[in-house]
Formats: sequence, structure tokens, C-alpha cells
Amino acid sequence: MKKAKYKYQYQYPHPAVTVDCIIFGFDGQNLKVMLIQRKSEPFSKMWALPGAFVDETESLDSCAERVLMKECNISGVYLEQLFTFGNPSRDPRERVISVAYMGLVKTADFELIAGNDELQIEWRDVEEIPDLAFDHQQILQTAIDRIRGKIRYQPIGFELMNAKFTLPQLQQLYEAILGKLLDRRNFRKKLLSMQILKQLPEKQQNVAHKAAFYYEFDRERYEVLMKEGIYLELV
Amino acid sequence: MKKAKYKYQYQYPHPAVTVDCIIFGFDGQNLKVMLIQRKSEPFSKMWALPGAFVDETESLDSCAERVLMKECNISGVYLEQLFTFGNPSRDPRERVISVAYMGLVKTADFELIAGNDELQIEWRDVEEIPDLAFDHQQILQTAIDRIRGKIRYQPIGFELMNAKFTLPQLQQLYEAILGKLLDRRNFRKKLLSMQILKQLPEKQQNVAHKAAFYYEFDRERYEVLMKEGIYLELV
DNA sequence: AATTAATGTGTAAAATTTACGCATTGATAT
DNA sequence: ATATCAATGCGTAAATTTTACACATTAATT
Repeated sequence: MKKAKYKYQYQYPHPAVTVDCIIFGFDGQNLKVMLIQRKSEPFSKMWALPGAFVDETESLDSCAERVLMKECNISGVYLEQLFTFGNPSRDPRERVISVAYMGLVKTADFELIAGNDELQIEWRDVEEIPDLAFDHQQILQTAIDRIRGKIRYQPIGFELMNAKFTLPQLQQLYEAILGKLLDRRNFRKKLLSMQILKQLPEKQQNVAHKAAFYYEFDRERYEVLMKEGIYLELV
Repeated sequence: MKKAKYKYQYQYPHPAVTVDCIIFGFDGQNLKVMLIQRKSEPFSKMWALPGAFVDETESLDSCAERVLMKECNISGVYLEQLFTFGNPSRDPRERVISVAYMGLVKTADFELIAGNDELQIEWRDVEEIPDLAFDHQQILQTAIDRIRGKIRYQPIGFELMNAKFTLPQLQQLYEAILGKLLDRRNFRKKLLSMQILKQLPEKQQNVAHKAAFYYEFDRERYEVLMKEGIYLELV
């Protein structure tokens, strides 16, 4: 069965629209980003950000979720729109406008499975990124800048830290994103003073040193603070 | 001469893409936003943000500039991408994805002239916005939130304050955007300590009180600070 | 029971923010 | 010409926040 070509017709030129996803991954030590190796042209065999053309009936947010599910086996992640890239020559095939989304997860929480159109899928350290297809290098750089700026005053870290985490783990994440070391005592003092963390009764198990308490993000409390217009500077 | 309909054909569905512009205007007292009254359907006679479909060969940035020039007689304005709105039903005609841009100008610097498809064009106080076409209310609200957040740590005010301004004028702008009063002496102290303002030898003329000195934004100095990774909290 | 390697807490100094008081200046009114 | 008015320009003390740093505690391991 052959599909009709040029089935979709319009009175005026319409660009193609894609959603590309930048998924940052935290492995407890460093900040990674999820890359796929392309199977098809253009840029076949090159590394790239996962993405897909937007369907006629889905919202941009839903498209981003679909990309993650179909191409990377990831779901239930907090995603946020990053920026829209519309340089007319950014795709050699035709005019393609790309709406970029970004998210942050723990690498250990997902098993990456390459989608149909991918040779491989991998976490790559943000400090060691290969050449990327299209303008994905620029998109990724925009995402890195954004997450570095954002973590200073928004609890991004917690969206990812689904469930529970220790303060030293959270600090590791901040250090990985900001690319610099923070003072343990001051970090703890500042974060706890915001009152957006709830201490759990549990402690870490099987660590060869004093076990740290687990915490969880207190979303309710956070939203109250936001409504009051309080500006949280987290670092 | 009649134009061929459905001239543009694609293998897969392509949404229409528009750029809508939120231009904030500062009149020395309050924060305004530029609205147009639509001439054609849909939403004819309703107020809306100025916008246009993206041309095949122009970048999104250029499209935003074109919108401002053709529809509002405004040019040379610093514009910044705000957000992309892609709800499938946001336009009753067809799937339209809108990339929103925002900017900030002095109302006195431009004479608003309604474009071909507009009944009227006006500055409206951000506190008194009429019902708007499409999802433009939501887009405008997003812009207001963004500019309020942004002015705290980026010299947005200066991009607009093309040429020269006095410190009290700049403070008025900050107060209009933030919606609250600031202490004159502390505002001055903080802004001057950033070293991103150059004092000019000129003073105000014909004011019934002590004349204030004019300043201009020191872009060079600002970029040096940014490169050094210094985080400017402006208010 | 001692060792190791991290967690958890407190405090003083430095820097920044906040709250105000008063002298100065340019036009206008007397 | 002089006094008045209204806003600019500058300085300082108190309060708050940030920074720097030391020592006791604890869970596994030897």
C-alpha cells in the first residue's frame, strides 16, 4: 500500500514544526545529556537530540512527552519549554521550526532504549559532547545556559529528585549544574531556611560513613511561597 | 489576477506559524502595552496583539521585526523571544502555532500608525486590558510575568532607554514594571555600584526643580561583566 | 574496639541591604 | 531680587544576609 504524497495542501507556505528534547541526567556525580545516534538522513549516524514532527492534533507539551516515550522510553518527567529555533536553513530538507523542551532526571531511574529511527541512545557528559546534527549544538548550549541560570532561583532540582534525596546528593546536583563547589554547611543552612524541604524519618543504608537523612520536596509549601510572591534565591 | 489556492503541498501535515509581538511602552509613569483592533475575521473588531504569519525565508526574529514595522510603524527595538504557544485549538481557522516576542519602548518615541488589517492601534495600560482575541490574554499575562521576573536581574530597562535617561526616570520604569515603590537613595546606590551606567555632562532642562543628570547604558562594560559570569541583581 | 569517611551543627567576621535626614538646585511666584 | 516649591543628590547607622571555618557524631569496616 502506497501513501499519497503531498496530501496536505495549504493556501500559504507552512513550515514543518518539530519538538526537540534536551533531557539532562544526573548520575549522582556529573551532569549528562541524552543523545541519540541518527539512523536516517539527513545527518545519518551523527549524534543528535531526540525529536519528532508535531502531530496535527497534539499540543507542543504532548509532543514533547511523545518524543520521550517513543524514542527514549522515558515518561513522567517534568518538561519545560526552552526556546524556539527558526533559522530558515537549519534543516537541509525544508523549512523546519523546532520548539525545544528540556527536563532533568536521575539517570538511574530510566533504562534508555533506542527508538525505531535510532542506532544508539546514550547519556553523555555535558563536558564531552560530540559534534551534533542540525543546530543541536546551539540548542544544547542554550539549554545548559538556561539550566545554570534557572537553578539559582527555582527548585528545578526537586522536580527531578522524584521521591527522596539526601542533602549531600542535592548539593552534588547543584555543583554538577553550576560547575563549582559549594560550602556544605552554608548550602544546608540556606536550603533548610527556605522551608521547602520535608525531612523524612529514614536514613541512608549501607554507606561506609554516617548515614544522611532523606528529604522530600514540599510542593504545597513551595506553592504557598510562590503565591505570596516570595522570591527564592536557592544558591 | 486570481491566486491559485492550495498552492503549497506537503507530504505530512504542517501547522501555520505566526509571530505575535508584545510591545511594552513606558510613558514616564505607567506600563502600557500596544494593542491593535482587528479588521478581519476571526475575532474582527476585537483587540489583539499584533502578529503575522512567518514567511518561508525569514527567521523568527526577522518576522517579529517585520510585524512591528508593517503593523505599527516601529523599528529598531530590542526584541526577545518570549514563548511559543501551540494549543491545537487556539485559532478557529486551522492549527496555528504562535511564537511570541516581547520588547519595551518609550511610548513617546513612536507614532503608532494602524496597519492595513487594523481598525485602530493604541497603548493600553497593563492594568486595564480589554478582552483579547485568540489566547492573547494568556500570552500577554506570560509576558507581564516574564518582564517582572527579568527586570530583577537583567538590564531590560536600558535596552529601551535608547539614548539617555535620568536615574529618577529609570526608577519610575522599575516601579511601573514591578508595581511597587522603591527607595530613591538605595535605588541610585545599587544601580551606580554596578558600574553599567555612564553619567553624561548634560542635565534636564525646564523642570521646576533641581535638574537631574542624564545617564546612558554602558553596553561595553555590561558585556565584560557578563563574560566574567557576574550575576547582576538589579533590584 | 579502633579506624575511616562522611554527615550535622554553631559562631564570628564580612558584606550587603534597608531605613532615613539633610543639603542642594532650577524654575516659579511674590 | 528673593522666597518658595519640588525634586535631586549624598551619607550614615542599624539590620540582615552571606561567607568562612572547626569540631563532634555516626555507620560500616578492619
